Parts: sequence; structure tokens; C-alpha cells
Amino acid sequence: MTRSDFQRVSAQVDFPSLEMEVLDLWDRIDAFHRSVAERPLDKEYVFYDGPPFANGSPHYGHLLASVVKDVVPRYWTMRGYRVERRWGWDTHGLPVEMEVQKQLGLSGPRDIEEYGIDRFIAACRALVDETADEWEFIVRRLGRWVDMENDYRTLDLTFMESVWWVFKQLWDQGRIYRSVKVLPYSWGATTPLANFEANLDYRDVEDPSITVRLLVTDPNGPVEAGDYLLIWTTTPWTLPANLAVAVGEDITYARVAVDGEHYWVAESLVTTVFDEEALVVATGSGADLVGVGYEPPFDYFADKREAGAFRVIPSADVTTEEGTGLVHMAPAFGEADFEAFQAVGLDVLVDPVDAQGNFTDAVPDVAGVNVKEADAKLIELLEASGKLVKASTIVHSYPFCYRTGTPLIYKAIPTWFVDVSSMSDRLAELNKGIHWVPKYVGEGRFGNWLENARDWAISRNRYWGSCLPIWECESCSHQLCVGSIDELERLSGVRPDDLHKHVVDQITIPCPECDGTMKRVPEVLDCWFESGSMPYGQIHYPFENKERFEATFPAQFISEGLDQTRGWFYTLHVLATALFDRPAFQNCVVSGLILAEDGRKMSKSLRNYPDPEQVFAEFGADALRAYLLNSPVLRAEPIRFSNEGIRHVVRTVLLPLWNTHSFFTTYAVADDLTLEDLAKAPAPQDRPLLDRWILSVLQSLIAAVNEQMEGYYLYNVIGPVLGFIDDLTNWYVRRSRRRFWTARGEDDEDKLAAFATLYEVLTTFIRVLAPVLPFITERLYQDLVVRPGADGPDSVHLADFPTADESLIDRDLEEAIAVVRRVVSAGHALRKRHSLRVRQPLSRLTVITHDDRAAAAVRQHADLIADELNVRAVETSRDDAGLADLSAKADFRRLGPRLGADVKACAAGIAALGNEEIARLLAGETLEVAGFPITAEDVVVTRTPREGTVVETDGELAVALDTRLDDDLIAEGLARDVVNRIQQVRRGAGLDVADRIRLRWTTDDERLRRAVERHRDYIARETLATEFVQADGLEGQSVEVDGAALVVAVEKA
RNA sequence: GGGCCCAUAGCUCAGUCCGGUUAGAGCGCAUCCCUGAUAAGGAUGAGGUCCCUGGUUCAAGUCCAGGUGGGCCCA
Repeated sequence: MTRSDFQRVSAQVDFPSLEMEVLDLWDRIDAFHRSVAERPLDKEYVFYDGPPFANGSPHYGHLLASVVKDVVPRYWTMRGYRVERRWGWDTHGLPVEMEVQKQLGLSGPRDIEEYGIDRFIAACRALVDETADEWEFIVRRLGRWVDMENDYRTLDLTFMESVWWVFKQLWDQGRIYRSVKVLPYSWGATTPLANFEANLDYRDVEDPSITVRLLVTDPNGPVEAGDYLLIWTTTPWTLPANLAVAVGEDITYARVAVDGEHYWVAESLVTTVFDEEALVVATGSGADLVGVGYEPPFDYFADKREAGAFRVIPSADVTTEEGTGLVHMAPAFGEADFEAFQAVGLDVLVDPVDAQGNFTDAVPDVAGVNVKEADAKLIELLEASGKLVKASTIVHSYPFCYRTGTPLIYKAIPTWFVDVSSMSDRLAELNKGIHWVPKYVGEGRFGNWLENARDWAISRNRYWGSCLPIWECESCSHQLCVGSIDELERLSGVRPDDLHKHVVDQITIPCPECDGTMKRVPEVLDCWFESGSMPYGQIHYPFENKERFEATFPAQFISEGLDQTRGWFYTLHVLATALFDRPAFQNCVVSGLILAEDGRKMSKSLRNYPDPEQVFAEFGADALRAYLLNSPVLRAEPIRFSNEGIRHVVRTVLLPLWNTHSFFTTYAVADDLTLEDLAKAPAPQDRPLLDRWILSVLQSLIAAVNEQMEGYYLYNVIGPVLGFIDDLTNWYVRRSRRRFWTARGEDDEDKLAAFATLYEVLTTFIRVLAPVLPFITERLYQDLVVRPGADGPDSVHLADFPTADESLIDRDLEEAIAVVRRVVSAGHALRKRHSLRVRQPLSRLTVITHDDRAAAAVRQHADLIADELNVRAVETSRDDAGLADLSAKADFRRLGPRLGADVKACAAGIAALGNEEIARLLAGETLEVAGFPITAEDVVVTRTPREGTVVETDGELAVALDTRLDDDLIAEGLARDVVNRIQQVRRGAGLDVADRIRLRWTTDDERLRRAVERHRDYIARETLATEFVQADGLEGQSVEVDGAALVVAVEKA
């Protein structure tokens, strides 16, 4: 039984099951709750959770967001801050309504109102509740610590009341107004649709394609009275609402003479529009045509001429790709039309179509007729009036209502807006105080958007959402805005316990201006309005938590995907600017899009990506987290998600770390090492060089990681960590291995220094990694640090994040070891190139360099190099002694600025220098090259091995091996081979690393026999043989050593 | 159509802010080493019109302009 304080940990590991155990541990010790509660109340770090939609399953985009939203708060928690993390649910919105409609078989507002708005809203609420469990499972499995009990939901009464308060602030500022917006509209469902809904069902259909001539009544520029403007449309039903004709100001138009009449069309379309030979008699730019008045296709709204209708206006959207280059404008039925009117300040609009898609009495010829069915009659009328020039049909792609299958039209819908454009300067100004990662998102994408901010359409003609708190008088149209439940009760006498549509629509208010009744306007709020209100809504500000809010606004950190630039980031910023003249967040990490491995979007139907649960089961959450962090996705660029990438993280980060852990515990147990022993180790500055080196490298890493984390450059964290793992495993542990298995009493101080160093490195390193890899670090922490009854935190996540201890950083030492590793690498290359196996000792290695610091480093660490490369002596020399050729190249960085254009001639001269001249430069002489004085500083010298020498070069370094062998060296080489073979036999016999053996051997090869006898003590020591007997005629295992046969028999002592 | 971003080895990506003449890493591939971390580890090697065109400069993967292809958001 070991008396060590450590338990041996197997090198084999199953990360997913390790993680499940850690999850249970966290539950057991209430780790998350305590990680918040144990930090001081007066040192808060504020994080806002961007609410995900509460319907639908979590996908990798959510997982990515969750990783970022976990790593950063964990980091700041360990830095000593109190970081509350409240989960947010975005519960309202169209996607939920659509899902419920599908489940209930309802196809739009008419159905919903028949079904009952109260029942519909209840169904939406039920759906939202359903999805919570799935989220909870996956968020927990990912290791994200977030408080889902103390969550906030946009459907909560308190949240909705705060939304009203926010709205009322804007109302009182005069920022809310009602106008119209042209939206895709389904007369089948009698509702406007969202843009993405309008894209759901495009069909190829045959529609009319007509060209109409409009008589010019008010000439201008080259356009004469009596000329005709030619327009083209595929929607004749919009012609009664025509109010203008648009031209492109930079487009050239032609006046074409046909049959004695004159027509205006875009010059480039003349041959397309007129089949016969057309005669162009004049041209003019679009700008020349602006202002021309004309006779409208129908005269139903002739009175609108006084308001500025029936004139040619400019529009940037006009193209000459189809039609005539003159575009018929019906602002009620086209978004571009409407905007063109706004752009020229033309405030006139007619909409003779009712909610069912039928013409109103305003157009008596087709009153009551559906717009699409009215086309034929309208074309007839045009023909009768002589305005129709051409009529045919066209097959094109046209949107249909994905619910009712009726054609969609665009239609002006009364809509509520927030005036944002007037505050765009302030938005841009405040944005400058926000730290965006990556920077360009804030400056470019977001900044540009703010500078051209347009007014925000905030109303939706739907049901499941916060209601606009505006009441309007049925008789005098007086409006008032309600900012709280109290206020509503005061005004109406009713105190609702729910603010959803089915409740508040029943509440009326007596009009203060007349004796009429005020009713709430029917719209609900865009759910982005609620997202942007979350800083206030989540704590029911200002009705509660006034002080709390002031202490925690704005957030220090938020994070979402790039698609939120114009979503959540924007609405948070607009509302905070309008309400508080401050940004809502100080640091924002923006992530990119996760694509499938094939570079396409992840798609359920294509099945081109692995199920998250499978990834957790195969690799675990730590691997997924590190993979995502180390990818371009945190620079807001797209990532191609691949299992290979995750596997790579397991191999380069998790396994080496685990192997080191296993290595430490294996030898700690073998040595009966206790924490008391570790306390007796020499102080760090008194330890051997290698220990001081890795401790220095560790502190440098800590400094680097803190710098990156403080700047929110998460993508720069894994890189340095990988470098450290390489230093630790491939140099420190490998070079120190023997020190760990020194027997007690032999060199206790050195051994304890090694154990203590590795222990300190591991226990510090896991704290550096804890925010990124919360599971494996916790497991190591439990194994290495937590002891029953001991002081200190009982989870790594309750511990403090390390800060760099400058006193342990020795940059000279780090540089020296870097030189050593270069020399060793060159030495290995040399052995390989000349087939000199490492087990064969050589007498001497010479490092040739003129760099005194490098030479000093080599001399200082000669033992290390000698051992690593298995040479008896390591020397340095400044003398190339015919081993290598020197060549020099101009150092352009120095010479370029000094010589300017002459640098070329000088560089050529330098390149032509010979060995002898370069040697003189290196010796300190100044040479004149192409008329310029040149010193060793001005050139870069490289060495090339000369033919026939055993030399390897690395820039200005050269490494030479003396390859002469004598009997002594050969015998030692054989002895090392023998050790190697016996170790293989030991392993084959399944012996443990610490088992002692009885060893018998024999060989017929005289040379080998002598070598073994000569080095018997060494071989016995290396193989832990307590008996070492030559036994002639031995029946054992035969192994091959340098061509000879050695027979050995091994048994456990 | 507009804004932003991306394009470097067979693949995934650094390097571009701040220009310097031999452009790096990992994966994969090939050859080999080690064997007291071993279902691990390591070394070496092959592999590049730095998307194209033009410009600035003594010097461009890097800066500028224009294009091509792709992505995201908006229309």
C-alpha cells in the first residue's frame, strides 16, 4: 500500500465519462452557485445573455455562443469578480406562431381569430414551455454555467411591463410615429408577412406583360408636349394607383419617332421595345426628364395632381435590364416605389385595394373585383382609351402565400416607427466607446449601419408578443401611451395580471378629449424591441431594482453571432442611446457562422454535420470548446466544422496534458511522494536550470493568456497554450524523466525539485486552462490538489486565475534553451542524414557560431546537449575551419532606408563576397562594398555545409559531429542497444516499470560479450536487474544487437 | 444593387495592422528514430503562379486602384 498522497492515474482515459463525473461533482458541491456567491458583492462583472428563441432545438451556433458566454465569465470569476449569469428566453415572435399554427392547422389571422386569440396565445405559451428541457440538457453537457432557475423570459409580466416603460420613454421623446410600410401581403390570410415568409413559396406563373403610353402634358427639357412616355408592367392592377414615373438620372433616354408619334424609352432599349426600324430623333439624360408631367393611365385619382402626382421623378433603382427604362410607380404597392417618393419628398399615396385583395369603390370599373381578376378588364379599358401599346404574357417567378396558396401582393400597411435616423450621429459617437472583437465589425459593418440608420419599424400585425401600449379614441383619434400597469389601472380602472393581446385589447379608456372610447391599437411589438429592452426587462426596471440597475448598467460583456449586428446588438444600442445616452455594452465578441464540413450551411435534411450529442459522446465537451475557440469563428469568419478538427484538439491538448498527469502520479506513487515531501523541495530559484526554465515559460504563458483574455481575443489563447504543452511534454518531461525515478537517498534534492516543479506547473497550468477546459482541469485539480480536511477551494473554478510572477521569468534562460533546442534539432538532423543512430555515442559535437550569446548558451547547457545527442563532449568555436561555406546577404531592413535606390548595387556586391571577406566582416572589419562601408551588422550570414563534412546548419549556426569511433564508443553503443532490447523483453513480459528482475544472458559473439561484460553495471542499473548472470547454453529469448544474437531470460525478482 | 468579410502547400489555417529579398504551422503523405509517458512520443523530407490585372516603392503575400470567385447581412 502506497503512503503517497497521490493515486496513480492510468494513461488511458475516457474523456466523455470523465466529464459526466465532473458534472455530478459540480452538482454535489454546488460549484456554480458558489462560484458566484463567494465573490464579493462590490466587485461585479456584468454579463448579459442574448436571448435565444425558445422554440426549436439548440444547434452548433447556440453551442458556440454558449462556449464564449461561458469562457469569459469563468475567466473573470477566477479573476475575483462576481459574475451573475442569468439565462434569457426570447419567447415571443413569428416562429413560435408559425409552429403553433401548423400544430393547430390554422392558416392565418382569420383562422386564429375564429379559433380564439386567448386559446392561440395559450398554445404559444405552452410550446415555449416545452422546449426548455432540451436546452437545459445540452447547456449542462457543454459545461456552461448559467442560471436557468433565475432566468428571465420576455413573456413574464414584469418583463412586459418594463417594455412598456421603454416604449413610453420613446413616446415621450416624440420618437414614435405611425406611417405606412409596404410589406408582402397575403389576402388569403388577410395579413402582411415577414420578408422571409414571402420567400417561402415562389412559383413560375404566366402573367400579363403590357406596355402603356402616357401622354406628356407638361413638357420639360427635350420632352415636348404630345410626346409619350412608355412604361411597362406585369401587374396591370397596380396602374389605377399610378402616381409617378421614375427614371434613372444617369440613364440616357431617346425620343423615338414611330408612325408620326414620339415615344421616350431608354436609349439602350430602343431596339428591344420597337420591333420595326426605330428612328431616334433626340436624346436626353434621365435628369432632363425629371419634372415632366403626364396624363395618368386612369383618372380615378386625377385630383392628386395638385399634391404633385403624375410627374417624372428620379430613382436610383431604375435599370435598363427589362421594360422601357421608365418605371411605373404605385407607392402603395411597391417598396421601392414608396421609397422613391419619400426620397423626393412626395407625400401622396392611394390604395384602392381592401384587406381581401378586392378593389374598393374608388375604382368603380372594377369595384369588388379581386386585383388579379381585374387585370383583364383594366387592359380592355387601356386599349379603349388608346393607351395600350403592347400586350402579351410572360412566365416568371412570383411569390405565393405559403399558407393559403394565394398570390402575394405588396401593399402599404399602417406601421409604427421609432425615429432612429435623427439620432444616428449619437449612435455612431457612442459606438466608438465599445470594444468590438474583431474590431472591423464595430467600425465597418456596425458603424456604417449606424451612420445610415433608418427609422425602425416596430409593429407587427400579429398576436404573440408584447403589445404596443397605445390607446386611440374611436371618435376623435386622440392617442395616449401607457407606461405601466399602475397607469393603465388609473386610466381604465382595470388592473390586468397579463399584458398579452387577448387581455389588454379588452381594456378601454374613456377619452379625455371627447366623450369617446379609446381602444388599444391592434399591433404587437417586433420581438427585437424586447431583445433590446432586456437590460431593463430582466430586472423589472424601473419598477424594481433601481439601484441594482444603476450599478450594473451597461454590461461589460456580451457575445453573439455576426447576424446579430443588425439584430440584438443594434436594438440594445438604439434603446440605450435613446434612454440613457450610453452604450448598453462595453465589450462585444462577435462570432462567425458554423458551416458543415463540405462548406455548405448545416442542414438537417442534407445530414452534412454530426449530431452534437454524438460529438459529446465521442470527444467530450472540452474538446469541442477548445476546437471552437481555436478556430476562425471567433474572428467572425466562417468555420467548417469537422470531427477531424476536434480529434486534433484531443490529440494535441487533452491527451498530452493527461499523459503528463498520468506520468506525474505514476512516479509520485512509485516514490511514495507526499505533499509534505513537496514542501521540502528547494525554492524555485535554487532548482536546476531545466526547472527554472519551465517555470519561467509558464509565467510567460500566464502573462500572454491574461493579456489576450483581458482584450477578449479568445482566438489567441489556444495558440500559446499549444506551445507551452510542447515545451512541457517534449522537452521538460522528456529531459527530466530520469530525475523522477531516482531511488530514495540517491539525489533527493534534485528529485524533489523535479517533482515540485512538475506539480507546480500542472496545478498552475490547469488554472490557466480552467475557463476553456472546465472538465479535465477540474479532474486534475481534484486528483492533485483537493485533500480531505485541507484548506483551499474544492473546485478549480473557485480558485483564482494566476497572474504572472515576474520574479520567476528569466528571458535569458528562455532564449538560451531556444538555442539549445536549435542545436539539438540540428544534431538530430545530422545523425539522421548520416545514419548515425542516437544510441551510438560519439566523441564530440562542435557548435560554430559568431554569436557570443548563442555560444555562451551552448557552453552553459553542454551537459544537456551532450545527453540529448549522446556525445561525450560539446564544444563551441568561432572557426569555420573549412567545414562550411559562408554566404552573405544584405540586411535590407538596415540598408534599405540608408541607401535607397543604391541598395540594389550594394546587395549585389554583398552577395558576391567570398568566404575570406565574410570572415573578416565577422571578425569586426568594415569592408567597402559598391562604395558603401559595410559591417557585420549590415549583412545576414548563412552557412552551408561543405561537401564531405558532417555539418548541419541553421542560419548562422553550424553544428559539426566528430564521427570517428573507437572500441570504447562502440562497446558503449552496443551496451545501450542491449539495454534497449532487454527493456523490450521486460515490456513483452508485462512487467511493471518498477519491477526488479533476475537477468541471465549469453551470446556467441565475442565483441558483444565483451561489451556486455564491460558495461554490466550500467545495463543492470538501467534494466533494474538485481541479478545479472552469464549462463552458457541458456534457453531464452534471442534478440538481435547490431547483427549479433543475444539470448536473454528475464524473470521477476 | 449596397455594406462588411474571405481567397497563401492536396486539406484546415497563421503571417497582411507596422513592406525587407529563404512565406510558416497542423493534418495528410514518405522515410526514419525512440521505447521507464507506449492503444503514446519524436525527427527528417517532399509539397507554393501567396486569386487576377495594374499602380506606389530600392523592395509588395503585406500598401493603393480595378476585377474574378466565395460567405454573411441588408435591399
